[in-house]
Amino acid sequence: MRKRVNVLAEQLLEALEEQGYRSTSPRRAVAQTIANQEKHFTAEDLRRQLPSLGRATIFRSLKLMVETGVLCRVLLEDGDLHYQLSHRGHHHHLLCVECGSSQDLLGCDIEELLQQTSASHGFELSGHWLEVYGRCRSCSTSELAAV
Amino acid sequence: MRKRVNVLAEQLLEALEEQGYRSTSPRRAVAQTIANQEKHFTAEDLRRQLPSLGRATIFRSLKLMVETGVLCRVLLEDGDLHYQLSHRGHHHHLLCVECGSSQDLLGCDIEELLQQTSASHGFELSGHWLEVYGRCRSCSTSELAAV
DNA sequence: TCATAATAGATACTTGGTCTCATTTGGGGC
DNA sequence: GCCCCAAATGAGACCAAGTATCTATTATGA
Repeated sequence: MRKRVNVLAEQLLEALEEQGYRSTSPRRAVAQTIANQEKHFTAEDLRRQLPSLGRATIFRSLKLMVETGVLCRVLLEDGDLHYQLSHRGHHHHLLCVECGSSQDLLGCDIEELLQQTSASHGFELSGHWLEVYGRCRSCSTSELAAV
Repeated sequence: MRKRVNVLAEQLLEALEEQGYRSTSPRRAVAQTIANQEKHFTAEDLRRQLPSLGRATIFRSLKLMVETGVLCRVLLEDGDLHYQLSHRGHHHHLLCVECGSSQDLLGCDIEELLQQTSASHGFELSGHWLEVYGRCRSCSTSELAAV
């Protein structure tokens, strides 16, 4: 696992370097820490885990990673926005409201449906934002076990 | 139009009263102002239009109205959350990125689609959040005219 | 190895929102 | 119509998330 995390951290940095951003030690620290997160997180979470880094640096790194596409923002049910690793490109999340884990929503043909519905409202569609909330397999089975 | 707005403001207040909340003069002012908005707005917008009200009061009223369901929150493309009148119940918005107008998305059978897709991921669906962005009919036709 | 553009860190500021607490007020009971 | 008191208000401190500004540091490529 340790290894996996390091590989991941390296990928984050590489993505930045590909865009011409330097690989600095604060950025390495941020990348490493992000790679360690088990669920979506806030800038504040990182800051607690990286007390020696400047606050602005953390925000700047996050912003950069979001722009680069290696990080994405997820909308929680209450309207809070958190960060999370992104597997690039447009996609949606299944967010577990219990453990906070998230999986990417695959094979969801929502685009076409939206396209049609928008058109019927005289609306020229340009984008959308979708988050799906519920309970992941392991949370719902463990609930059954507990009852 | 003036009349329409007043009726609307009254409906907002009535919804609060139904829940046992008092009809106070600050709340009347907030309801009136909200009824006047032409598009989604922020707490700050209200505050500018109601400089005599306490900031906390405005936030409290907004919160109450969201809880009561007469107001809902819309997520803008950049992640900003604004407020807007709600036609109660779960629904989605078609948000015009140009003029900021919004229409409710009708006849969108997304629930079923999500239900199926979630299940295939072992996910027990409990809710979702969807916003659709694009350009409304009048914005896209006026663009054509301008070209 | 050195110059310099990019980056970092400190810190002030902004925005959206909550908390506390002392004061005011709406509205039900008499 | 007046009284009471819970509910609501307003002021202001506080908080979280993020941006802006400025000076000091550092990564890289010539």
